[in-house]
Amino acid sequence: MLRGDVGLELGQRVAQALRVALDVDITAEEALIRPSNRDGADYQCNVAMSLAKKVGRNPREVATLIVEHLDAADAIETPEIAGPGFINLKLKREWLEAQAARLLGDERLGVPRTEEPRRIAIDYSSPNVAKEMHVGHLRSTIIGDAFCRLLTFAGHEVIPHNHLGDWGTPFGMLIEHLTDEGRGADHEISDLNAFYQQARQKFDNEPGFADRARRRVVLLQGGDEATLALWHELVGESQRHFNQVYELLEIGLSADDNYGESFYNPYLADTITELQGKGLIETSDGALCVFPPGFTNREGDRLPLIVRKSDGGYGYATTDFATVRYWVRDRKVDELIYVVGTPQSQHFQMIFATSKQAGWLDDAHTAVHTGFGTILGSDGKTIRTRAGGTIKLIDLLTEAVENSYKVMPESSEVEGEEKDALARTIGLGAVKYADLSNDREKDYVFTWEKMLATTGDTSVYIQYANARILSIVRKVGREAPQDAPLVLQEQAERDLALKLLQLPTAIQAAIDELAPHKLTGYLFETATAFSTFYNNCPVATAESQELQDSRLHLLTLTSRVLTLGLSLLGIGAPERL
RNA sequence: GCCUCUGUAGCUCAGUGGAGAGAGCGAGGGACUUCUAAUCCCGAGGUCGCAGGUUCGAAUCCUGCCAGGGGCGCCA
Repeated sequence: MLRGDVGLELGQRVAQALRVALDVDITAEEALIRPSNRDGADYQCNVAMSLAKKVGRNPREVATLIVEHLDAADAIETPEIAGPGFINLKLKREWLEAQAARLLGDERLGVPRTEEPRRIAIDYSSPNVAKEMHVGHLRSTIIGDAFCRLLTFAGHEVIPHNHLGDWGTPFGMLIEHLTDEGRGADHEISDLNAFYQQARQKFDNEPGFADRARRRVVLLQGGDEATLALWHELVGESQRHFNQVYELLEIGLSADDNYGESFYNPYLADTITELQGKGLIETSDGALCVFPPGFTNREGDRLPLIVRKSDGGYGYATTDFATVRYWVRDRKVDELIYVVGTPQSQHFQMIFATSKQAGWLDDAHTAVHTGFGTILGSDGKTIRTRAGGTIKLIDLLTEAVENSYKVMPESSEVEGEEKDALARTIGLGAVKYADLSNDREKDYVFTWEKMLATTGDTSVYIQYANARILSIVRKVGREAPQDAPLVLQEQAERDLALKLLQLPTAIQAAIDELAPHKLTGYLFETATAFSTFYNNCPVATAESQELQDSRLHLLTLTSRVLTLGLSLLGIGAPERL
């Protein structure tokens, strides 16, 4: 028996039936097994209709042949053919019981490790030095973190890294401002946004400052020691701020994972030389450009990426090329994942297209831009720094924690110091869940209400289900013997067991599509199935020891599924609420 | 102008070419002496932006249109 999902198993059985009956070769996925919520069906098979034309038979005939040749009497009741050729599949109770029981002894709850482990670099979070992280940074940070956890669990080697905005023209301005304020004036950059705005103000208004700032950039890029020392002050102060956010969010990024723009600076000239050597660079209006194939502008002109500006400076495209080159060539990664907003979509397509021409990317070395939608203000427009609508990330997180104190009910079992840790787990979980449960690629409207929600389709609902499970187990005061059989008598028990067996599919979908919301949806459904079970199937007062054992097993499995699922999203699952 | 994404219940969103389109929130009705009510149960609520097309079958694929967001040469 394979590890993995029930649906996949059924697909293999159907594929085998087709091989025997019609000499047709299809994969388990192509058998089109789908979960069904119709009465009397757990799954449905839709392959008969799609296959009918290819084999020159009518769909019901194909369905009949499949059913006749299906070797699955151990697993399913006699299949029923319905409508144009749907095959309804209902799992046998005994088989379902056996499948679910197998999970008890399986650390990975049926989730297989990948057969093709890859070395994957993930670029996420990417805040800017000397700017406070705002709510817009939330998505990259927690989506990237979820990818790291999911891919690591799947068995890949994951290298997280943080592409800090820590270099370039703004730093001349910032360093010059720091000089004016006097070195060691740390308190001035403790409020990073204010410091940035002051510098900007001077740049725009104070005579001579802009020129000094430009000269300072040259000094910085030239490696002037005094300038670098000031730059390090800015980076250090910013790092303390980033760390504060990452620690609160339990994000596994530290200064060791910084591969910011400054890191790639020494590679830029070389990168351009290599592009030139491959004949990919043209001079246009005094700037060095590459023209990736297939990208045109208005009037059909080719679309450029500027790798060296007419003033000799480098742009971010150059850094992005150096990044691809570094990770693929020096760090030998198989795959690069960029967790950067969708507005950068075309930019990355162009970077990747040229990287293929340059030979940095190929079939064995891939790069993917996993874009995410913009967080919008209530006016439906991007939250922008200068619109005054920006919400500091640390404020959001602080408010989320405070909010969870407020909504803790009197029935909570938790008091004292444990309550503080709990408030963090709940509040920050709610923020992460609110974001991760949206389709990654779509924009969404930010509201405090939704971010802090603790009822309905939220992480708290799932955490609460888990806490209730563990509360029952504590109340019963014993564990079921490992070999005690599962008995799926009630509908609620059956539904719950079936859900538990679908964890591998949910995780696989989340990984294949790099779509964490596939997993949040599954976890919510599982928690819902548990809630129904909770209302219908008493455990502490179960009629017999045998029934209690079986239900204890179901509880344990459910708790393990919920805890694992949440952990892969970076959300905690407290033992009591 | 070109490219790109989006349009599904009052609101926020799921939805893998498959059978009366699903959740949550909100509004309505009901269930606490509890295995923790941060919960559950019941009902209401839809021309899936519009019009064609492909298909046995379309919210899903294709074309056009409408509306909105984003991107489009020296910021990153």
